[in-house]
Amino acid sequence: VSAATVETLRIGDVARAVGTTPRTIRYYEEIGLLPDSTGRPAGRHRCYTAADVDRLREILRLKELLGITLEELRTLLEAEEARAVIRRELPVTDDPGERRALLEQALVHLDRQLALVDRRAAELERLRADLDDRRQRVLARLAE
Amino acid sequence: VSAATVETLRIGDVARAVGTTPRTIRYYEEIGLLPDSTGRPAGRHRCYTAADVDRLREILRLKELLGITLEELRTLLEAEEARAVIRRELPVTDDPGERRALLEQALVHLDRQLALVDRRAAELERLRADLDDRRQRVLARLAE
DNA sequence: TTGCTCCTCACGTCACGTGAGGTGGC
DNA sequence: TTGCTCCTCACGTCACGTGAGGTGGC
Repeated sequence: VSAATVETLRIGDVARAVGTTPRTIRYYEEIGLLPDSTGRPAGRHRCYTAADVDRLREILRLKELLGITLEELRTLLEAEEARAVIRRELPVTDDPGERRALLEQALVHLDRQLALVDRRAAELERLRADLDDRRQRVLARLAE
Repeated sequence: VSAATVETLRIGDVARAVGTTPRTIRYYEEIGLLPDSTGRPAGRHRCYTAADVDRLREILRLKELLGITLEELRTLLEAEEARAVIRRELPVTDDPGERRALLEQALVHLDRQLALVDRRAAELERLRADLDDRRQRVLARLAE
């Protein structure tokens, strides 16, 4: 193992790291939510990088907390993918107009995700308030 | 329609009121999550009360926002069911010891639900913070 | 009577879970 | 070489969606 070897992970390592199963990762690849690991011969092991782990963790977090379908998630992630492209292209782009356009697009995508998070948070708060309300009433009756 | 007639709703009315489908309501009845509408002859229409609507709305809210399986939800709802029993029995119970026991049980159930809500809310907040953080960075680069 | 909603099968779908049988890499 | 994890089908499951064909109630 030379020092130049890229640190590569196997599917089980990735699954454990993000708290899911190999089957889920393969399924996401199958439906095109995750890239195909291009260049992998059929039957050979998939391999992943630390960046892949981060990306998958993000995907699962959005899915879990927003409760959306994988199809809706795909739409949201095209944005995510676009932001990855932006990060790759920004350093090599000197045209200030183009830089600005890329960054503003990134802002739009982030704001879309934040809007969904805000709605969820508001619904959760209402639920918490209702439960707290009932709790107070039970406490009041206990105090009698 | 006499004034004494109990206001009764059909499955489509209930579905529309809570934002779901008749199929979902039938499925929940099928797996025992909702009571069987005992006494309904096969083939006859199901009918519901305003209380049924409230209960279903609560069920769907917990499922949606907590992202749990119907099996886990059933466990949580046995508590809910127990609380319904408590509300029915409390008025007819004079024994102060029994009253206290029933109310304390209600508290335990509410606290269990609140704990789940709190965990979810914390996770959502972390997600929001991460997204906000990225947003700030994009804004900073735009300001250059 | 005409519409509309309801009923009960029953098969389809989404997002995976779970073996079955076989190959790959430390 | 021995284990372990990986691979690819492929069928099972959970939580419903979606007709198919028929009956019920304002």
